[in-house]
Amino acid sequence: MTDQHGANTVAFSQPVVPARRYFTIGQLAREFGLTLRTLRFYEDRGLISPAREGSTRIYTHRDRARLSMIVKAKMLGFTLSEIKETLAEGSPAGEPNGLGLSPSQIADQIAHLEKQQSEIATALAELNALRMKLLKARVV
Amino acid sequence: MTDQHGANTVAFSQPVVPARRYFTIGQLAREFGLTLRTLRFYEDRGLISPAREGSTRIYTHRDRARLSMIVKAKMLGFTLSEIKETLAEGSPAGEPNGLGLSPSQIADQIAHLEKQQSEIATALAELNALRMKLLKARVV
DNA sequence: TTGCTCCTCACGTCACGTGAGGTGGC
DNA sequence: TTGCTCCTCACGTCACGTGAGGTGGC
Repeated sequence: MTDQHGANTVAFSQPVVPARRYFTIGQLAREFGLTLRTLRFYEDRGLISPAREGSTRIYTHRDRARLSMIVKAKMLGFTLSEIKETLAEGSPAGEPNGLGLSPSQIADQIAHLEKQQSEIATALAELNALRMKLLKARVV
Repeated sequence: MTDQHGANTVAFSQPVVPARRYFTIGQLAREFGLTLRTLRFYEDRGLISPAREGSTRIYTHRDRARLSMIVKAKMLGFTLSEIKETLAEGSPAGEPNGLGLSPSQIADQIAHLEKQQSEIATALAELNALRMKLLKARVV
């Protein structure tokens, strides 16, 4: 993960370029653990709109920040259309508040996930009971 | 849930027909809380193959039993293709053992559901934290 | 004639996966 | 020439939802 070249040899050699002005699709895909197809799909769905250099996509730091919020919202279980709406309304100037989620959206999502959670818990209980039964049958 | 007609008036009137020899797609759909589309879809996927009377589907008690197993397996989180394979191998003569699940299938499914469970738990924890933050911000 | 149940296409949804076929620069 | 990254279609997957248009019997 560290620079393959000597770290201190060329300090201050390129102060013109802060860190990295733009990102390619491959760079962002690697960073966020997504596929190129996923990045292109999000663009098709209107979630990100990177600039173009010819036909090649060019992502800015703003695009990267947007993508970061998309990934976080996905981990919270929101759908892409919900995320799109949330990004459209909230964070007009980039709120420091994680995402631009409203209290009702959060409450709805909690209820939704809790329902899933209980369904999974029921299934797990039955599967464990079934496993026990098979183990006993095997022994006897 | 009880018979709308007098229960004792016509006892033994039709001993030839046990209860109901066949079922229509609508009857099974209502009984299992599925749509007609779902029943037809399962047939298209090769999970059930009801007989036909003209173009109308006719389900036997065996079809109904199969459907019951499909519904149970779905509740346990198995996919339709997994269910299809399980039904193809196991229960050749209708085992009393719930479904024809092998110990490894059960173990895999438990692992799968536990992974989902932990992802949901993580998401719920973050959402609750976020909700708390918003509530405090509202008060202050 | 209206109402109910049943039928067959067949496109839409969700979030991508997976080739196919082609380009540009080291 | 090979290898890597990037691109645009476009069909496939999963489990159905949702009309459209038509039939049969009370």
